[in-house]
Amino acid sequence: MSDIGHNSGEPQTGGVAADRLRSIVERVERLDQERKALGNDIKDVYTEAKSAGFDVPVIRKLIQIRAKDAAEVEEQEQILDLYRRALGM
Amino acid sequence: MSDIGHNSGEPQTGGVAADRLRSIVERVERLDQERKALGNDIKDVYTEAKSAGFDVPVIRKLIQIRAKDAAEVEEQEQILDLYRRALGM
Amino acid sequence: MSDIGHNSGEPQTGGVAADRLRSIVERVERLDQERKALGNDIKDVYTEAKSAGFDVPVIRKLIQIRAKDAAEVEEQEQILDLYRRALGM
Amino acid sequence: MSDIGHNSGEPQTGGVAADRLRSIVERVERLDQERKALGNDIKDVYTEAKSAGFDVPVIRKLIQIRAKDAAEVEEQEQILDLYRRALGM
DNA sequence: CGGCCGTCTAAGGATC
DNA sequence: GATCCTTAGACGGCCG
Repeated sequence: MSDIGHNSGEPQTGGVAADRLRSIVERVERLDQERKALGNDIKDVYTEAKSAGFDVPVIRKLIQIRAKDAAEVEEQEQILDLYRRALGM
Repeated sequence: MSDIGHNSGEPQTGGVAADRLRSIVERVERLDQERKALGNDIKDVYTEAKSAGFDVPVIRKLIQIRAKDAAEVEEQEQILDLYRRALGM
Repeated sequence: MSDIGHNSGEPQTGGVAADRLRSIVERVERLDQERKALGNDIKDVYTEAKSAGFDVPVIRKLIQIRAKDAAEVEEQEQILDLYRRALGM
Repeated sequence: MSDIGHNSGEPQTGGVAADRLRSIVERVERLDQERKALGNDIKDVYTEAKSAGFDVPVIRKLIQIRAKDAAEVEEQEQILDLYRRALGM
């Protein structure tokens, strides 16, 4: 038998599992809307940059490099932390 | 001569174009952080869904289909418009 | 050390890796030429269609829709398969 | 009245215009299939290149540069031809 | 870690 | 003929 979710004894229609599913779907859709909105905001900033005469792909590359650098700094700190714990500090 | 942005007469370092560029980069990075945070929130919801015994890929597909249906209504209207123009209406 | 391809011990110039690279580039360029030629052939057909009095954008849309319909049949089968697996069938 | 193609006096169904349209659609679809097949072939070559340890985006860039150079050579020859005709040669 | 999805770039078409 | 825009292909990130 294939029930929805874990509540094996619950009715499949109008039950708590259905409510739970609805909640999940709605929350994801809501979050995804906000996420898309931020994507549009970013696009707007790039449009503004282009209007100001900047080279947008170059700026994208620049931000990408900055993000990578930040990630590597993070990685270095994690390694440092590993060493510190290895040394009991 | 390769200047930054439109301000051809401005100094390349410390000028207004550099400030403008800095503003653009910082705004994009800020928005992108928020965007990534929302991505994590969505991931959390799916993790919760999985814990509740739901089939996550199926839920993803469900949400995808709901979004696509909305998009196709738009598309149909565009096609209808194309045909109307082809027929001189 | 930055070598070409996997052949860490090979000389960088005149080695087998260079030959391999040359082969790849030439094959891609050859295939791309044929691809561009087909694009021109398609363009010719549309030119003929226009000469015959047909509405080319509408024909393009028609072909696009036919392709999309075929793709959606595939997609539906994939979704069905997903659901079947989700239900353990 | 909106007829298909130029043959204003022909019947709209089963007429020569419908046959002509069908011919056009089928030829375009056929050519497009071959075009897509070549795209897949190219993709296969790149997959092979990747397996051999090459950096695929770099190879793409390389081919792009070569294509541009070829185009410029072509352009130079056209200009040369223009000059030759201008000089009656 | 290999494939898949969404996003970004770039090529091609429609429009003026 | 040039420009803008839309769409197909390539790249990066995410899931399985």
